[in-house]
Amino acid sequence: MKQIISKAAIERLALYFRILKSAQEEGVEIISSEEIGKRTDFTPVQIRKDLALFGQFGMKGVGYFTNDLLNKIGNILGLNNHWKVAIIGIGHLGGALANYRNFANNGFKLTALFDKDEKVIGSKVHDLEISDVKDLKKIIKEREIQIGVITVPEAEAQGVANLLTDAGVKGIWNFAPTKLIVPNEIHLVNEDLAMDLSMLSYYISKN
Amino acid sequence: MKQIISKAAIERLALYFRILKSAQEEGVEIISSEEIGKRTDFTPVQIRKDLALFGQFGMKGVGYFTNDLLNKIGNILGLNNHWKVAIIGIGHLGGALANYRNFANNGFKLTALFDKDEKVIGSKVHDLEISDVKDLKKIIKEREIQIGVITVPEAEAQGVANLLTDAGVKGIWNFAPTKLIVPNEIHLVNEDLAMDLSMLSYYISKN
DNA sequence: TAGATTGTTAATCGATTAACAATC
DNA sequence: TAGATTGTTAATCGATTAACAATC
Repeated sequence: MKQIISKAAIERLALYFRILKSAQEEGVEIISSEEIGKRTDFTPVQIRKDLALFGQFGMKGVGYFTNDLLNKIGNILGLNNHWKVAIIGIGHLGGALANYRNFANNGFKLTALFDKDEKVIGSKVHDLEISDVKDLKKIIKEREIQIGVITVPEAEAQGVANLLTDAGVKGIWNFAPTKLIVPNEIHLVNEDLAMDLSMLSYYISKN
Repeated sequence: MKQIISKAAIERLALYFRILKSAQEEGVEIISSEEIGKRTDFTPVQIRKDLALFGQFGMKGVGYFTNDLLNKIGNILGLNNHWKVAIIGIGHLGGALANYRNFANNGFKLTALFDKDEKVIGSKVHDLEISDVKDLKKIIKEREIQIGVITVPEAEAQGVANLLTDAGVKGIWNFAPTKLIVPNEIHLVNEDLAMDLSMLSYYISKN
């Protein structure tokens, strides 16, 4: 599609996806924008508008078929693509993410782990061995990994981003609190914990 | 202040804060909106507009004094308040956050850890003992903790949110992928990893 | 058919950008 | 003074909301 879709709309879509999944598990076969609204705290109009950006998925006078809409949104978000993921930096946070069950739940397959510390290289997290970051390019290519997760210290993050770029990943999920510079064709999402905590601090301070 | 400030503006403020801190460390004494813009990828006008929401912090023809602006933004964001923080759920993610050095760096003091698993209760993370979640209310009150971090499984998150509410915290930082219901006076920030990963998936899928 | 609910066009609202006066 | 840069008012742009026609 040519039209530019706002980041906010995509975020909402990801939330619709989540609640549709739980609705599906509850056995809800047909769902209205009103009901999606109740479960997500968005207005029904906003939901219909968001969906309309990508096509007509509902039935007038009826609502949306849960299975169908879930599948359509999954396709839009690319969650049916089984992306292969590598984590670089198996410290506390990287290790926690390696154990994160929601990767698999949402169509992501953890396929490689990297560290530079000889003490951890060779050990395993759930049957997946931690490799030497020196072999990053080779392994990323061999295993056709498309997403790199950066959980190394701030000072090393740009270097790892460069390695990942060189290895040909399509996207980077960055947990280091720093602005990474990557080529335009590589998509970067920053998970900025310090920023979100600052926001909480702001809201608490106000009253 | 009475005016409602957009969430986006506060997020940018948190980023200005970060780059001002590194500018300060580099010994930059005076900084222009142009330079802040280069370091954050926002336009100079936007930066001046954001700052203008809270007052006049600069000097015409000169720029901003780094120390002064850093301090002012810190005050706005409440980062000079030394918030006391508790983490509930010391699994992989909670444990990683307990080791997260940026808490201290940004004016947050980790003051209590809770879990319900007897196997971990009593053990320590950096001199801080893990307490039984049964004692949550008592300890939160005793230690005057204002922020609770929820890193328990999804199914238990609402229960913990209720406990925290009852104990009188002012803010909740939620890592469970679920919509929590809390009273209006309690500020909630969701750290939605699955959502952000979905966004990355969307951007990769597009090309 | 009547009721319900989607999808879309038009109106409103809010945020960003442009222009520029103020002033160091 | 001339050059630089802030702070603010006005213009533009984009996103949300309201209204309603379409139709199951």
